Amino acid sequence: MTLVAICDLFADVSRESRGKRQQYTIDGVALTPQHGQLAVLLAQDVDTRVEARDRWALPSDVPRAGESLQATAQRIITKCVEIETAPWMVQVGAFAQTSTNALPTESELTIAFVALVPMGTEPGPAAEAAWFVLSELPQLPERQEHILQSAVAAVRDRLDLYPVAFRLLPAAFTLSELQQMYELLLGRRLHKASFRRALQAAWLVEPTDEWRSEGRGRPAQLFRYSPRKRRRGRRGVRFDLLG
Amino acid sequence: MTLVAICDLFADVSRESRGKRQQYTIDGVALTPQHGQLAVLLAQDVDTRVEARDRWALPSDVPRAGESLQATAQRIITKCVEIETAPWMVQVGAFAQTSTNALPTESELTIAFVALVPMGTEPGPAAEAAWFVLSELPQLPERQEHILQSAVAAVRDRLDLYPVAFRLLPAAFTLSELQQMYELLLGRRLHKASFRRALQAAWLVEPTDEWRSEGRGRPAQLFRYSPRKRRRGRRGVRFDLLG
DNA sequence: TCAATAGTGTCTGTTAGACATTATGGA
DNA sequence: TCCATAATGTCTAACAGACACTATTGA
Repeated sequence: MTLVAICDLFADVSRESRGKRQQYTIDGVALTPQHGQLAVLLAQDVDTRVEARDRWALPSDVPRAGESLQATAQRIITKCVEIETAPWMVQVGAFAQTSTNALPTESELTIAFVALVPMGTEPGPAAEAAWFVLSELPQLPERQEHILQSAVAAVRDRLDLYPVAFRLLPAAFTLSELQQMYELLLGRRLHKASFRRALQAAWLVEPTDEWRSEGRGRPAQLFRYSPRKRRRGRRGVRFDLLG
Repeated sequence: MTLVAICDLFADVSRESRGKRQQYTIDGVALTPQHGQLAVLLAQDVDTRVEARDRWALPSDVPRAGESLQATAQRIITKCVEIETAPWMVQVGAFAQTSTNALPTESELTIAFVALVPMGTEPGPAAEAAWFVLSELPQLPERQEHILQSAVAAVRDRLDLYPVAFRLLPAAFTLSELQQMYELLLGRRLHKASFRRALQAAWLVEPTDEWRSEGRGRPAQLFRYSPRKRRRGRRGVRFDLLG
C-alpha cells in the first residue's frame, strides 16, 4: 500500500465522520394553516447537481458543535420563515434509512421535529422555501413522506393535552376561527354551542373590546389566549377512544 | 508530517466512524408491574473496567447492518428477558448527550424505545439483568434518568388511545387486576363501578369460564382481552385536560 | 359468625349534542 | 327586505361519580 493510497483512504473516512455528511441529520416540519388546510414548509434542495433541481424537501441540517437537537431544529425552521418568536416545537422521533430506495443525499438517520407556525407567516427571504398544503404536495423522498405523516399525527395526539391550536392563530382571533382550527387539526366537525361551552369551562380565552366584520353576517368578537386555571381532568377513564 | 503520524490519525478517525463506538446507540426501556409499582429492566454495564463494576444501566446496543431501529430495540429487550412473544414497543425519542457530565462510555446520541412486558416475566438467563421498581433505582447516568422519565410519560400519554394496560397483564386476568393496572399507570384511584361500566361499554374484554380465589373474599371471574367494536370517540373536545 | 373481596343496582349532578331563538351586520 | 353569521338559551339522553346492596369465599 502506497502513501498516496493511505492518504486517499484517510480523506475518505475523514469526510464521512467529520464532514458535511454526518451520520445523522435534523429535519424540521413546520406546519401552518392555509386555505382551511394544513400546509408544510418545504425548501429547495441545497444540492446543486442538475438532477436535484426543482426538488423540494423538508428543511434539514446537522447540529453544530455543542448545539442541542431542539436548538438545531429551531435554527432550521427560523431560517426559513419570517417569524419573531420561536414557535411551539416538539420532537417527532428518529427515522432510520429504509434500506431500499435510499437516496445518496439522505443521511443514515434523521431526527424530526414538528413546529407550529401562526397563520399568515411568510416563508423566509433568504431561503428558497415555500408553503405547500398537504393535499398538493410535490414528490418527496419516501422517508420524508413518512416523517410528515408522523409529524401531523404527533400534533393531533397532543391536541387534547396541550392548547396547540392557539399556536396556529394570531394573538387575536374569533371563536369561529378557533373552532375551525380545532376542526382542521381534529379532522372532523364540532358543534358550535358545545365548543363554546367547553371553552368557557376551561377558562382558556378572554374577550377583547374589538370586533371584526368579514362578509355578510354579524361581526364576531375577538378573543385572546389567556389560560387561567388548570383544572386537571379528574374524570374517570374514557374507553371510547380505545380499541 | 511523517507516515506514522498520518497512520495514527487515520486509525483514530477510523475507530470513531466505523468501530464499536458508533455515533448513536439504541436504549431499551422495558417496564413491568411489580409489587404495585412499575419496574424497569436494568443490565450490568458490559464495560469490564474496574470502575464500571456494579454499575446498572439501561440495556443498550448498536444496530447491526441493515437492522431497523425497532428491530434493534426488540433484540436488546428480548435478550434480557424470558419472553415468548415480542412485547408492545414504541419509540420514545432521540436523546443527545447533555454536553456536560458526559461519560466516556456514552454515545453522542441514543434513541430510546419503551417496551411493556407482562407481569411475572423473569429477567433473561444469559444477560446480567434485573428488575428495579422505580422508587428504588440505583444510581443511573443523568441522561438515562431523563430517558426513563420520558419513557414512562410516553406510556402514560398513550393510555387513553391504546389499550396498553393489557400488555402488562397475563392473558387471563381479573377485573380488579386490570383496574389496579390502570391505577398504576394513571397514578390515581378509579371507581370500581364506573370502571366496569366503561369497560363494558368499550367491548374490550370477554369473560372466561374460570374463577380465581385468592385470600379471603369471593373468587373473581377471569377475563381475557378481546376487543370487538372500535367505537371511535365521537364526542366533542374535552378541554378539561388543557391548559 | 365475621371479615374481605367480587360484582351489581340505583340515584344524582353534569355535560355533550341537538335544536331553537335572538342579535347584528351586509347585500 | 332578505340573508348570513354570531351568540345564547333550552331540552334531552348519556354518563361519571357516589352509595348501597347482594354474593361468595376464608378464617
